[in-house]
Amino acid sequence: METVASRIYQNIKDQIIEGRYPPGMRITEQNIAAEFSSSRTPVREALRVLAADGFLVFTPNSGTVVREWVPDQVRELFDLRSLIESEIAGLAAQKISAKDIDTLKALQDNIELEGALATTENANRISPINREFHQVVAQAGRNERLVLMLANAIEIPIVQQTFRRYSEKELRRSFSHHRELIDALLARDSLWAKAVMSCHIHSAKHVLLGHDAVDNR
Amino acid sequence: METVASRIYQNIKDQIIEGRYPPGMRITEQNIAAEFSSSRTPVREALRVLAADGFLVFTPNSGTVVREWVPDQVRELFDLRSLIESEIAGLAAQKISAKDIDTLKALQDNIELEGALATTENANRISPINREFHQVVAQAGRNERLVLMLANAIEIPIVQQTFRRYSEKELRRSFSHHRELIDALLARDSLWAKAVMSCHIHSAKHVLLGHDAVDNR
DNA sequence: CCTAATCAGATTGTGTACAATCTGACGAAA
DNA sequence: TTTCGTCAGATTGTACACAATCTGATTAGG
Repeated sequence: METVASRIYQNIKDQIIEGRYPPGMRITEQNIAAEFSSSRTPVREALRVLAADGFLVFTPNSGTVVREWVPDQVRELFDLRSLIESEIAGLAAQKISAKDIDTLKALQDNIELEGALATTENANRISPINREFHQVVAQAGRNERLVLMLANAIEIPIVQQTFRRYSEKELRRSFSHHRELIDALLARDSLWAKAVMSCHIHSAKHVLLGHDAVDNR
Repeated sequence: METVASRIYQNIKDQIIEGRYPPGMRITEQNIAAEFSSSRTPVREALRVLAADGFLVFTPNSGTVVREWVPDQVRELFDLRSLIESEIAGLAAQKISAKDIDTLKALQDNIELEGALATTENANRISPINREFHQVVAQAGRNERLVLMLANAIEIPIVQQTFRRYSEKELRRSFSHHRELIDALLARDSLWAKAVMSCHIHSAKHVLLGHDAVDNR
């Protein structure tokens, strides 16, 4: 069954991930309650959980705002994501089925079909397919906790909108990573798969932060 | 300032970490509310956040119970912990101050003083010092997100009570790991520090799960 | 012009009431 | 005996009311 609180939770989460509730935006309980024709009680519960998830920042007696990201935090996030998603790729290389590999090939065919050129429109079409690609790899690793952790690290606007920032060259590099990952999985080579995934994530990090901002002291 | 909800949150969390609320125990809102002489409202908020943190399992319309751990989940948890805490140790080797290294030495002196023999009493005295030892290493890595992630992975009873299960031999091995880690940090050798920490965690995993139960397919 | 005190409105914190739902026991029917 | 339906009690879900606190603007004083 579905409670009002859980519907509100999911809705606000989606709004944040898709960027319609921008970072820094103030969330007031009454506004949300009015939007859902509910009382403030379920809204509060949803907001607390979203704050625990890291989507919102909550200050007692003051209120709730959508979380903002400073460059240092983005860097930390991508380094963590690289650590986790590389590990997952390594596991996937040992465990993935032939069927899943075929799925990955098909998804990547699709991505390249939609993304011949690096336009914003194409980026919006690619994004969900790309997300699915990474999801298939994650599931193939068969480690629930890593998958959860990863979800935590990628369900934020800046990650989901990575493609919008890609230049032609960066887009083609991303495609090349996906193809190489598929080959590594086919070869059942954990270390190769890990390395490719690591490249893939760090490369994305640099696109988002710009070359100067990234400094792995 | 401190809200009632936040006090309840912290209290229940502590009860769970210290094992006084055992896995599987049912948590009813009214009982907690009565215990704190509050209404159910702040209790509910605390419970939702604790569920989001993974301490409780919440089922709509049914209720809340303290999370239980099956061996497979413990294995996944320790593998994740190894991944994260090794990374942290590697960072710490690059960034730790001489003062922090001295602190680690002092803490380890204390641990070995209190833990000459592997008795339950000694284990209870060692546990908090050991926790502080790992905390100092974590802080030295200067990566907030990794520290948060790690906290998430070790704030559960089974991890906190590791020492109670150590035999004499295992206890001495744990001490030896700590000493070796200090040397690796002193030598500013990231790879060495990572490797030592990895040993330390995996070794603990085997103590908790028993040799037969661990199978890293 | 700047700083600090003040105050009204807005917003959050908590208590209480009642509706919705679940749980477990009991009893009837196969 | 087993299975199913029923029902009372317990528990959770939500609405609403009021208290506590904060925010921002306004004003008094320097």
